[in-house]
Amino acid sequence: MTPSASAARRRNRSRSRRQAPPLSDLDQRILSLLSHHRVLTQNQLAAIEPQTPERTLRYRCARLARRGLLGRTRPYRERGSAPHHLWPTRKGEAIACGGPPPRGGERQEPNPLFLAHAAGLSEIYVALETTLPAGVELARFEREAEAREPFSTWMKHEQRAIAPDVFIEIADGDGGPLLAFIELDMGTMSHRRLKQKAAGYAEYAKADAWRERHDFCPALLFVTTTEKRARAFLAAMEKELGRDALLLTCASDLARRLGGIATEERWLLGTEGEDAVDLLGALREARRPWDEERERIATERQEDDAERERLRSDPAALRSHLRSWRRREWSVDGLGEGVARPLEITLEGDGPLAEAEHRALLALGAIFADPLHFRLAEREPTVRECRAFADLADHCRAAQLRKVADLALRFGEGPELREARRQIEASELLSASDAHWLEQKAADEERSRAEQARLADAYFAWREEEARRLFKAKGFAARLRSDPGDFLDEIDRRSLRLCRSCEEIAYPDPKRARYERARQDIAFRCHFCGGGALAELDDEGGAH
DNA sequence: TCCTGCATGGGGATCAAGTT
DNA sequence: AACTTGATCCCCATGCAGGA
Repeated sequence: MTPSASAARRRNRSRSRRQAPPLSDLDQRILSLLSHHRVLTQNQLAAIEPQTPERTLRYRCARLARRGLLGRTRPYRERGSAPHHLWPTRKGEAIACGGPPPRGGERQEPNPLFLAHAAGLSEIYVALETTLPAGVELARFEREAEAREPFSTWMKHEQRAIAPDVFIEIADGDGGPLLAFIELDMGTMSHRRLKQKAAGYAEYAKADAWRERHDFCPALLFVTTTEKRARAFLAAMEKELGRDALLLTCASDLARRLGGIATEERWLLGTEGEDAVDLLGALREARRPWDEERERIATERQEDDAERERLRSDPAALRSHLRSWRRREWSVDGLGEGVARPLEITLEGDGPLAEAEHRALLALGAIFADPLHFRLAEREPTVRECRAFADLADHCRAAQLRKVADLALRFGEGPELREARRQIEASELLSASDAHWLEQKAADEERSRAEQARLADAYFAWREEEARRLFKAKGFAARLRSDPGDFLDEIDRRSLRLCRSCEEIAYPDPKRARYERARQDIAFRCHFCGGGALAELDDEGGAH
């Protein structure tokens, strides 16, 4: 370059210093990254901004530093030279955050320990952003105030807070989130400070404080410089917490090579000689209780769904299920008496289902929103379903009539069977229990009828006798005009009675009448129901 | 004016040969 | 044996020149 060209360049530069060009998008982005991460090395910035050439980033950073928007230094380093460590000046931060220009002086150059720690946290961020396997990515990376979690302790309800260096959430493909608190120790933390940290996290876990913000307790990742320190922290944590706690503490010695934080299998999960695992392995281990719980719930739901499906499609299964439930609640009443009673009768049955029962139970299954917990859907039955229920009612009616006919054949037809038949024919089905007792009642009536027949036989013999006695007691002329048979009706009307409820004829029972001091020649009790509400016979009514 | 590849150089560690 | 010195390596920044 000629001396005159060089002079021109210097002139240009001095002009641009007087009137700085507006900040480009890239400048803004750099400032915003710096104000978010506090400290970034030139390399970290390049890793976060892979779309911009490194050379360009260096150029921009140098320019921003000249304008006083960021500070930079190259701290001491054991090997080679350290890259620039960049931090936002107060002026630069005001621009990044859109706040008012700062008053007062600029901040001091950060002390080397802080610088190393802050750059280390940024290094963790870069490692998580760039080295996680495909399908797994960093979803949250929160620092300082954002990561702080206040809570009150378990026993004494004192206000405490954990303040991890970083809180991270990693989206683990379909497996859900992985959560962790990170504590970074660059080898500078005193033994006492380590113990304090462990105690704080133990309190947090014991108080179950994580339930406020997280589905499960995030892992505690302790990154330090040596395996010895890592094991010491694990031991301190175990002492504070006990082994059965939900907070999984993992420690590694990766603080000097943070780039390997996500890839190296250096994470220890316990103080005993267990193998070290990689970061995802450790985080998944922390999530395991939650995974198992979710798995259990899913299995349960699947089984319930299968059972619901079975109940909907298998009427016999639905029948036995409803039978076990029925004693507690029978809300099918909501479908009306005309549906509830036939269903109740169907549920009582044990044998194979009839076609009508089969179809009605299928319809009932379809109406249930949840047959397992006996919840009906909030809808009216369809026409088809109503048809199935009506068919079931017809089926039950026919079955009950058949049963009555059968009992009448076996035991003879008494008042109970008559009444039952009348009720069924009037479209009122017998309840399941009434139908159940009907056979017993028919058998009882058979005995009553035998008693009635015995009394009737005795009565007819006595009546012949009595008719002849009355005949003889008439005068000769009267005897010429009649015969003993003419007195039978009169005797019947005097002695026989009709039971008002059974509509059966009651015959006199001399033995019982003697015992009860009643007239021996007049019926006073029904043999079937034992009732005394008897009516006299009208003119047409007579004994057989 | 901005961006970028290339050459160069700086700060520091390491190592081997030379010196005391 | 202890110290010094020069070569070399590592890691990174910076200056220059040319292109967009």
